Amino acid sequence: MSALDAAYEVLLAAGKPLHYREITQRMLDRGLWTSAGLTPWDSVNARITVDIKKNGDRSRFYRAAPGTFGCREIGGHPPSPEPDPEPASLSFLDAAEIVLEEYAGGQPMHYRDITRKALDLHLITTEGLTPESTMYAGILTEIQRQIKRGELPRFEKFGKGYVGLTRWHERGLPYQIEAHNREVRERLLQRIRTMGPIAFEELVGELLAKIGFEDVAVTRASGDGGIDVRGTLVAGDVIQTKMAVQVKRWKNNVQAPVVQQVRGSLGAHEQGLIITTGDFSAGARQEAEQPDKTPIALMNGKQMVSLLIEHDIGVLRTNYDLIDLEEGEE
DNA sequence: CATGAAGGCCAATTGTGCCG
DNA sequence: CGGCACAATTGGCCTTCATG
Repeated sequence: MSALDAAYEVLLAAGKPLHYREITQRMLDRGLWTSAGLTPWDSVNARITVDIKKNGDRSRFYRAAPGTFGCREIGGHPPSPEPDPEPASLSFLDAAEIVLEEYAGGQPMHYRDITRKALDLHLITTEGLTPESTMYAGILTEIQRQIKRGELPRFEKFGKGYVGLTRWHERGLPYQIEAHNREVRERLLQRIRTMGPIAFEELVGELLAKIGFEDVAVTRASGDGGIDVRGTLVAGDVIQTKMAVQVKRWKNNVQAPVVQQVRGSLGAHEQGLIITTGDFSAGARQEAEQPDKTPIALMNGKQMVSLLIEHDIGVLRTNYDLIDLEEGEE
């Protein structure tokens, strides 16, 4: 029984409006509904609120007072009061993980077999007509999402509907992909450090544009207190901040004096940003955070590589979402 | 077998009003 | 004010199902 049906039944039986916490309590007491959530009353409140908002006068419910809901009697006969106490049910994906762990013996299983096993073991309950499809769609969706996020998925697709766990083979493909991507990050950083000044400038310009800079103006070489780029950082079309960017293609740490120098070169109402291919010394970080002075934003080589990859600059995404170096750069 | 839209559900976030 | 409790809304994930 859905939460709404259960709530409706409780209200019919009560014959008067009740607060949603009271409704929830009665629903649970009578076993009309169970919740896996931590705050079931919030769920009930949300369900009824949304229903009223969506259906207006046609809703079975109405708001009698803030947080208090009543029901309209429709058709006279109350819904059948058959409580159906259900065992706690795992999510399909958690169930699949358990089945694979316990019963697959390290071999990929077909999703239909996984689903049947999960149902047999009562790990999951469903009212749907095609639990197998649900299971497989869920698994594939999760794999994709994790890959997109650059995380290691739980499940591995073997094709033809067969699915396994990635943890079965810690040296397997996904781990190799991880290692590969890590290595590419290294190499991308290397390439940035060694590429020609012009190519580097373009790369930084592209990156700044992608993360929200507008009106990017590259300051001609030197003589400007070291400021390389001036631009406007736009957030949500509303907030605009003038930024002065100093780029240091250094292998060694950027030291505190550089931070001071940049701060000294800022125009009125300008914020400062220092980008380096290396990193910052502790002193530099401290100087950048000085509470009584204009804060200076710092981006080190690692962060820069992450942003480049995130925005697909200088890298190619292969069909398997391998991150690889772009050819012909430099 | 694979994909995507639609809708349900939950928890987190945001809004509101009250009280000291 | 600002801290608190409660209410309302939102965002993200899950499930289902129709369709390539």
